[in-house]
Amino acid sequence: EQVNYMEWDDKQQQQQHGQQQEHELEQQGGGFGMMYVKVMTDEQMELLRKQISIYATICEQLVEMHKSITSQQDFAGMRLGNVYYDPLTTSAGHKISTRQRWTPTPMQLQILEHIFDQGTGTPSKQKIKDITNELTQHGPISETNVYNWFQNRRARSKRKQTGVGPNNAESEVETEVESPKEKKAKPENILSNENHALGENEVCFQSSEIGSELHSLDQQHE
Amino acid sequence: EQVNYMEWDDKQQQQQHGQQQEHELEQQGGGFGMMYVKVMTDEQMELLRKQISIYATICEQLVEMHKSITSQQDFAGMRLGNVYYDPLTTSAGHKISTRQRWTPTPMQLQILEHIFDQGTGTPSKQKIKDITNELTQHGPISETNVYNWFQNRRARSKRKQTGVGPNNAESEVETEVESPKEKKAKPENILSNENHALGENEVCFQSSEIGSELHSLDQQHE
DNA sequence: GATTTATGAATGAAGG
DNA sequence: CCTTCATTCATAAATC
Repeated sequence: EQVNYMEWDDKQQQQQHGQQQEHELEQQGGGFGMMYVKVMTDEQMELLRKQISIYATICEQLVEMHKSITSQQDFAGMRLGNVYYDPLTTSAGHKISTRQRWTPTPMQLQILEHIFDQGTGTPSKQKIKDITNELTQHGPISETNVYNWFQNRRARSKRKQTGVGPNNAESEVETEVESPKEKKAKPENILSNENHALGENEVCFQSSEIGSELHSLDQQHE
Repeated sequence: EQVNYMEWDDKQQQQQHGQQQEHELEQQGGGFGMMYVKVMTDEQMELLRKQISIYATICEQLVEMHKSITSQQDFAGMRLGNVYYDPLTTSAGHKISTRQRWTPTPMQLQILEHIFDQGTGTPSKQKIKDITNELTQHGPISETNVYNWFQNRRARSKRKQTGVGPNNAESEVETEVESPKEKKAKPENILSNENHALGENEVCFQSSEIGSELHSLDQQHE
């Protein structure tokens, strides 16, 4: 026999012969008892099985999603990670992609640079407000933008001096043994990622099935 | 070819033998094939990610535990992916670290957010210890990390309302853009938005339910 | 139009 | 607690 275990094949998982007894851990995991010891009640098993089954479904969805994304570039224009706008206007090709991140206008940049050069290393809050207010005349901008700009400007300015030396290849590339074309083309391994989770990949999907699945599961939980 | 799917991070993968389970999600192409190219708000995306991460974590935990009990059961396709103890820095010797600063795992984040939302403003020392202890089960973490996280979380949360927060300027454009900064306001039930994605289904396992479920599983494990 | 670079933004940690 | 710094991520812009 065997203990209850998850069958990852979510279609035919009813193969196991696990008994329905409630022998809660007679022995803890330590002993590697590879026999009839259950670590979970059947109830738990069932729940978890469903959860995982659902997860599998989600994974599949993600895979589908990914395929679609990678095959259709235009879709990528939707800015998966930062969608702030309408769903319409997609269709053919171009969407009035809203600027999802601020980009200083030449004028703004010039002014910012100028202020930066003044040596005013620390733009106070009030200062930021003023600057922002002024720059607003030259385009959309927020205080945060200004704040970030100075932060970044300074940090990078500083790094330039130290990090990049004349003959100092400080590059943090230790994986130099790579095919020139192989690069780091964003390993779209959506389903496996850094933190033993799905990571931060931007993936969107939609499925009422999953929704309801989860929902029912949730209820069952009580 | 097989679809991508979760790769179980594990340190003791060497003992995997046969018993490959590559067939997980292969089939099942059925009714889920269609993916609706969605439109979700940032908040929804963020939540979705978390949700999925939670599933991933659950699965991982399950596998972990299960393997402790039955050493015969190893899930194929395992590859290390844990970022925390990274083994590189071999050849060249450049660039040793890959991660110098703590990054909360999805599970940790979820828990932290949950605690944060409890309104318990300032976690006391003891509270921090407890939290840290709990979170340790989900990845490397220290009390300082927890402390800092709460500090930052609060500061950030507060800054949204006042000064240097985003949209403080009187942007005359884009009025239909909701502030993307409002991210982690409340992990609870954000996905249930009738207009989008998962519909009105309550898809959130966010809270303690799964958490405690996992936790108890862990305890059994030990 | 696929890659690479520059840079806006997010966030963990440190200082005060 | 509040401010600042450092590092990292994502992506608009630039480049080939």
